[in-house]
Parts: sequence; C-alpha cells; structure tokens
Amino acid sequence: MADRDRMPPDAGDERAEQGERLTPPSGVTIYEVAARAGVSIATVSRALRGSGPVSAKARERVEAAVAELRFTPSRLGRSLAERRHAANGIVFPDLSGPYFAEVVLGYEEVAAEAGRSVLILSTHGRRDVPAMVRDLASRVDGMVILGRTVSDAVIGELIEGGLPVVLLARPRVNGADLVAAENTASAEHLTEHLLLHGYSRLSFVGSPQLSPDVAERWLGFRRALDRHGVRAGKPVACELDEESGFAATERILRRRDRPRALVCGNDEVALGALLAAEANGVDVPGELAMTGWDDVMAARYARPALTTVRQPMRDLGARAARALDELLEGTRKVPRHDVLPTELVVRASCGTHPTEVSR
Amino acid sequence: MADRDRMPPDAGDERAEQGERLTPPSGVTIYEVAARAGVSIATVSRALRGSGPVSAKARERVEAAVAELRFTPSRLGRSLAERRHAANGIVFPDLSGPYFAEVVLGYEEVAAEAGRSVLILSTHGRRDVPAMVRDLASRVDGMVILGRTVSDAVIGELIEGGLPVVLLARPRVNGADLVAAENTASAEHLTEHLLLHGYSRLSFVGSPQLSPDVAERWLGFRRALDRHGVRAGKPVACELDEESGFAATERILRRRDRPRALVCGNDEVALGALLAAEANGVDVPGELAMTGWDDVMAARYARPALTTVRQPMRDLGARAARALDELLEGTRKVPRHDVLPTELVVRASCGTHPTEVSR
DNA sequence: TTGTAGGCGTTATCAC
DNA sequence: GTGATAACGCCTACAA
Repeated sequence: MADRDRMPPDAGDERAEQGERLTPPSGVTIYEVAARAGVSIATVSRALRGSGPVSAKARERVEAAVAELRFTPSRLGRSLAERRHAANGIVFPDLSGPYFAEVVLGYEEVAAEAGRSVLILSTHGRRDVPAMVRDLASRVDGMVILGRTVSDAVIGELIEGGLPVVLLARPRVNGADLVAAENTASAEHLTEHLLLHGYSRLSFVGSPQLSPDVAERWLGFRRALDRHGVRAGKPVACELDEESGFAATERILRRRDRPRALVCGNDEVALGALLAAEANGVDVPGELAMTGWDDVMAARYARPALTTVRQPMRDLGARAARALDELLEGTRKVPRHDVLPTELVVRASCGTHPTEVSR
Repeated sequence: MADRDRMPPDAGDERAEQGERLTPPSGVTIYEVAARAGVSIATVSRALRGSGPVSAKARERVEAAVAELRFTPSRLGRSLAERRHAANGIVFPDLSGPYFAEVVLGYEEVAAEAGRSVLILSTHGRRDVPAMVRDLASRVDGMVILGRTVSDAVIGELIEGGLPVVLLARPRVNGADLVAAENTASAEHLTEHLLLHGYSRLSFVGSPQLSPDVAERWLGFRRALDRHGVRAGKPVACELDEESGFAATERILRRRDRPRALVCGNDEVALGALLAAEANGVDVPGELAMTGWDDVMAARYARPALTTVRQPMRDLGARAARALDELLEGTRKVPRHDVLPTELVVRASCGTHPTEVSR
C-alpha cells in the first residue's frame, strides 16, 4: 500500500493532447516529480524549499523534473500541512467612495509584501453577514474589519476562536487591535474654525448611529459648540451619500431657522448639499457655508471648493496590515491602538477667512 | 492504527482556559465531533452537508456536539478533498480611481452570490508580477485579469495549465473570455460631437500604448477625423492621472498651433487639463474645449462640468464574474466576448451645443 | 443507516 | 543525504 496507488502509470504528459481539462494549477503532484527525478518526495520537498540537505546531483534532477512537468506545489496541500493559509481577509461595507478603496489598497500592498494574499468581503446589502464573515475567517490567518460591518458579538466569537483581528475605524472590542483616524478633536477644530468665521447657527448633517466615525465627529462638533456656549441642536439624519445630502439640505433650507453653516458627515454629503443650495438659489458660502470630510477628488473641483478634513486612508490600511502582521508573527502580544492624525483643508466653501486658505 | 492517534485525549474544552492560542478558526476537528456524538466522522460529514442519509437521532447528536464544540469545518481540509477552492481571483493595476474599485465591487458581489470568495491582487508598482499571479492562480479556481497587468505569455501559461481566465478591458488571448466596454465607436462619436461644434484643431491626450482602452479611444478619434478629412497629429503622451494631464496640457498650451479642443484619455487627465487651463488663464470651453472618459464624480462638480463617456463599470465586473462562473460550472465551453455599451454625457466643457445638454 | 478506509498534496520527523 | 511514513482535516466510495 505504498506509492503504487498514488502514482498513475500514465502520469503527466499526454493529457493535454487528449484535450482533457487539467485541474489547476497543473495537476502535477510531488509524487510525479519524485518519480521522474528518481528520488523520494521528501527530497523533492527539501530541494524545493531548501529546508534540508540535498546533494547537488539530486537537486539538479529535481529541478529538471520540475521544469519538465511544470510542477507547481498545491497551496492547499501545503497550507494544510503548514497549518496556515498565508492569507488575510478584509471586511468593508462598500467600495464606492474613494475611502475604502484606498484603505484596501494600502492594506493589500503591505500584506502582499509579507507574502500574504488578501481576501475581500463587502457587506453592503448582504443578507447573512455573520455567515459570510465566518466563512472568510475559515480561509485566512487573520482579518481586518472596517467600520460598522460586523457586530461586536461576531467579532468576539472570532477572537474567542483564536483569530487575530484588527479593527479599523470602529469602536474597540476587547482583544483586538485598533487603527483609526482621529475624529473628535479634528471635528472640534473644524467647528471652531467655522465659529471664528462668526457663524453661530450651525447644523451637523449626518447620522451618528450609522457610523463610528460620524459619531465621533458629531461629538467633536458638540464639544466645540459647548465650549463657545452655542446650542447644538439635533444632528440632521442623513446617510453618507450625495443623494441623502441633497435631500437633507433641501429639508434644512425649508426651515424657518435656517442655519448659517453645515458640518457634513463626509464630502459626498457636502457635495449633495452644495447641489441643493445651488438648486435653491442659495449662495455658498455667502448665505450658507459648509464643510465635508475625507477630501475626495470632487471636493477640490467643486465650486466653491470644499473645506474638508483629509484622512490618511492608505496609511490606515497599511497600518492595519502591519498590526495584523505583528499579531500573526507573534511579535507583539499586547493590544495596540493607533490613532492617525488628520489635516484640516480650508478651501472656499466655509467662507473667506483672512489668514488660512489652501488648495 | 485507527483513530487513536488522531484523537488527542484532552480534546476540546479546557484549552481556552489554559490561555493557549487556539488555531483558527477553532482547532476542533471532525474527529472530536464524531467522538462526542458517538458516531463516525462519515456520519458527521453527511449530517453537516446533507450529502447522505442520516437518522434523526444521529443528526441531533451531531448537531449538539457541533454546537458544544463550536466546530467549524476546515476549509483547507474540505477544499483539498473537494479539489476546489471555492474562490476566484481578480488582478487589477490599481484601485485609486473609481474605475477599478467599481469593477471589483461588481465582481465581488456576483462571486459572493455564487459562494466564492474573492482574492485581489494589485500589480501597481510591483516587481515580480508573474510570480504573484502564479501564486494567486494556485489559490483560486479561476481568475479575472484587468487591463495591462499581465503579459500574454503569462496568461497563456495559466490557460495552458487549465485555469479558467476571463479578461477584462484587455486585448483578447486565445482560450480566455473577454469582457469590455465599447471604446472605438464611442470615441468616434465623441470626436464627431466636437467636430460638430466647429472645432477643427483637435488633440488627443493620452498614450495609446499604456492601456488597451486608450488605444481603442485613440483609434476612434482618428477614424472620426479621417472621415471628416482632418489631420489627427500625434497623440500627446500622457499617463492617466491628474498630474500628467496638467503637465501635458501646459506643454500643449505653449505650442504655436495650439489646438481648439482636447480629447483626453480619461477624466483625471481632463481634470488636470482643466486646472492647467485655469492656471494659464485659458478659458474653457471658450478658448479650449475638452472631454474626458469615465464620468467620475469630480467630472460633474468641475466648472465647467466635464463632457465625458460613462462606462458601466460595476456591470463590467459583474459580467466578468458571471462569465467565470459559467466556465467553472462547465455550463459553456465556447469562448464568450462581451462588449458593453457606453453613454456619451454632454456637459459644458466641450462648449455650448444647441441641442444636447445633460447633467 | 452506519462505519471503515483510502485519497486529496503537502510538510516534517526519524531512522538509516 | 535520503527515504518511509505519519500527520494536516476533510470527503466519499464501499462494505456491512
């Protein structure tokens, strides 16, 4: 019951000519290489990965056999034996805005450098997210989870199961690393900037409960107003897209106590607001000032150009990948919580300000 | 030499309490479940996947054991036995523009519906792309390849190895499906539109050799000019980003025979051109008209708003996923070549036109 | 309906 | 140096 069963007599060569479908990547196994080279599979393995002594002659024959047979080791076989996937996952809500795309890109770049493949999972409009996340968990050595995609309970379950997890722009969970961009202080700063313009009636446009980021921005907004003794009012409910921003702003414009300035949850909302103002003949920033968040490309091209807050999106992804790498390599045991700084970008939409104006 | 060796006596429960790192997802194997349920692993497997008859009692006990042990089958073990990854790959140059992000999103959505995970690979600025692609190939059942990321030779090698491959926005290769957006006729149409404005000195901004899409657009551009007996000149070399568009346009503006209109390779180039015109006090579209391609968000917000061509990006990704699915399911054996229609979006940057203006 | 045993393709441990 | 052989975790004939 040795190799006999595992060595099909018609190994390797004529299958292609018979028009049969080969099974990817090549269907050639280490047994066939070993047979061809006249050595054992152990020697082939050692030769290929340099994991042990191999005579020059044996190595040569193995290399020849590998080339002739176009042998590629099966990742499944290898991963099973090594007990590791050499792959990481990343879960995000969507990819439509530039935000997540950049994060994913930064993540993939670093992961690839570490020799790990990246599996993606978008949860937008998905039914059974927990099941999809569990499936993903079974295919990776660790994963990064963005924003409000996965519940605390499920994350806890993953961590419980021993999976290294890095959270990104999400409320912390015990046992997981966290990477995020600064929000609260930045929002406070931004709001203060508007107050310095002399505006006193400000509205926040965005739903804090929909996104952890927005919640923190709302908090900073309130803090700034509090400090200046201005009443904050309730946030104007709004999802994070242009259409919602447009609709929310139209509602706002119909109010008697119309605000003088809008702090929007992100740039897309602000851009929608810009369109709404335009459609209603309201001058920006003359009658209504506004700010966004993220500094998307359109923010620079809009007229007036959008005052906004720039986040290091790519770097967020890269950091998350590095944190995960440390977890996987066991370099670090204690949790790590990174908060990356943001940058206020003052343009025209918040009104002309004597001192600071950039492009 | 039966199960004895495979059944660690201290199976399953106290490890977590000992503070040991469990191996993800849970480290519990089908053997432990079987032991706990008092059945064989075959019965567990059948019960879990409904692949054969199982008595109600046995099923119940298995389910209980699974729950108590929090058993999750190992994807590696399963994939190895099933000889399939249940995962697809996608290779793209970059994710910075909205174009690829949308394509990937459309792709992931359909792939996930079919129960397949998605592995991504960005080739931008990578050294050994062929090696990375081969590695990816060993982890998936099939893959989609976008644009000019992978050479014909490597693609041929993958196909030779039996891997189902779908090309997206890329010159065709024998044996692979192809999905693309229409380019040539659309470019011809767009150029004709400019000619109808009365412009006769047109320049094409973009390097045809850098991208298959651009090459086709350049071809359509030439065809339109040819038809109207106008000389095309050489394309103005330019990469597909804002900065290059800006630089290329500055060079153009310095020429004595400055063109009256610019057909840019994509929106980012056109937006860069817009900035260059602005920086040089050149009125758009009064002195210089211009068009882009892709209809990115900024194109709508730029002033003047950009005339451009909209591609069904999401749908491109979705189609590619479906084509790949057919290949994997063996539903279809003959190659398939889809070309999706585009839509000309006329805005202000090409000059006011009596009849057609949309937002 | 159930269980045994072989196979999926590696890696790695040990004798030789 | 080299080669059996036992994992790795699952699926699935096949026999009972």
